[in-house]
Amino acid sequence: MPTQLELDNQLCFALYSASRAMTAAYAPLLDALGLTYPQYLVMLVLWERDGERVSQIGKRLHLDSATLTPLLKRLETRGVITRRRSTEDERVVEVFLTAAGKKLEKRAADVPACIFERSGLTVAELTRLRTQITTLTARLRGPTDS
Amino acid sequence: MPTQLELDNQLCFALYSASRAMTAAYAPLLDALGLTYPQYLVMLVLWERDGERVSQIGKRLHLDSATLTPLLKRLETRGVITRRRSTEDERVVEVFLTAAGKKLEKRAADVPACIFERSGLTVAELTRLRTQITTLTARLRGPTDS
DNA sequence: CGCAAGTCAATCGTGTACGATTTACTTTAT
DNA sequence: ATAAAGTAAATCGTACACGATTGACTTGCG
Repeated sequence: MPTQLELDNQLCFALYSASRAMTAAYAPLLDALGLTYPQYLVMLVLWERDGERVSQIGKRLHLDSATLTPLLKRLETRGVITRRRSTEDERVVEVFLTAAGKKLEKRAADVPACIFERSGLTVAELTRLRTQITTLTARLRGPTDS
Repeated sequence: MPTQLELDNQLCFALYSASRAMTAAYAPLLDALGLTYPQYLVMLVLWERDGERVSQIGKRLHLDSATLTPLLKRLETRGVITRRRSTEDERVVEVFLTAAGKKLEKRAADVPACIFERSGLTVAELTRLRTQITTLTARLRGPTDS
């Protein structure tokens, strides 16, 4: 059992570094689309299903309204989404893609492949690594988490 | 080659989620030590080698002074480090552990093992996963990076 | 020697993250 | 029917990240 406090032995540091390196790799590509990395993640959710509630987007990305509300306001200012309070339940805010937001999906289509090239992984390796990381994430969050 | 824009197929999202889940898992343990997660990483660097310059800490963690300067000031306020301008080179600021900062190392010793338990990984699996993630990180940063 | 180029930390501005609280609305249980 | 409990988003405060600039100091080159 590894109990050492050495930086390079720590899985947590490897993940932290990898996540920031990934964000940095995406940054120039997303910049061309006028998106930050977390904004891109929100767009991914909306491209899968338009009109999602703030809370649903939050569940998908594990982010709360304190993060999402200002982020969504910036996306609205950019003109790629609109926010509308539901008439059935006035507590809920639904988020919709604009025409510009829908158009952006095509331009974003080759972004992941571009990063994949740089990763030097085979498809099988990538899939395996992604699965392992996802399993780890679930374990870290604990059994109480959905 | 995976070109889909689906959230769950994206390695980037898996890494982003895992990194945040890891930070969340550490948070309660580090809170008992009065540290945030990035502050803990800085302490790891200093526990390995005391008196490191700001730029060296930055190289180790891939963080720049815009992030480190305020973080180090907070650690100084907490009383676990001191910052001293080098007399040989007045541009350089060296960071030293206080007695309290050195004492903290013992209390931090069992933190990684605590997380390791929760990960459900064997030591071999953890090592392999960490290596794969580190390799990926290096590739993402590109060949120009040290 | 003397100044241009380089280096190092600090600062500024913007954009996440997240715990905690607030406000508005809805549902539930009397 | 209504007060209590619950839920959804917004807000507030603190702490990263990072691009870009600034200011102080050092080095190197003519």
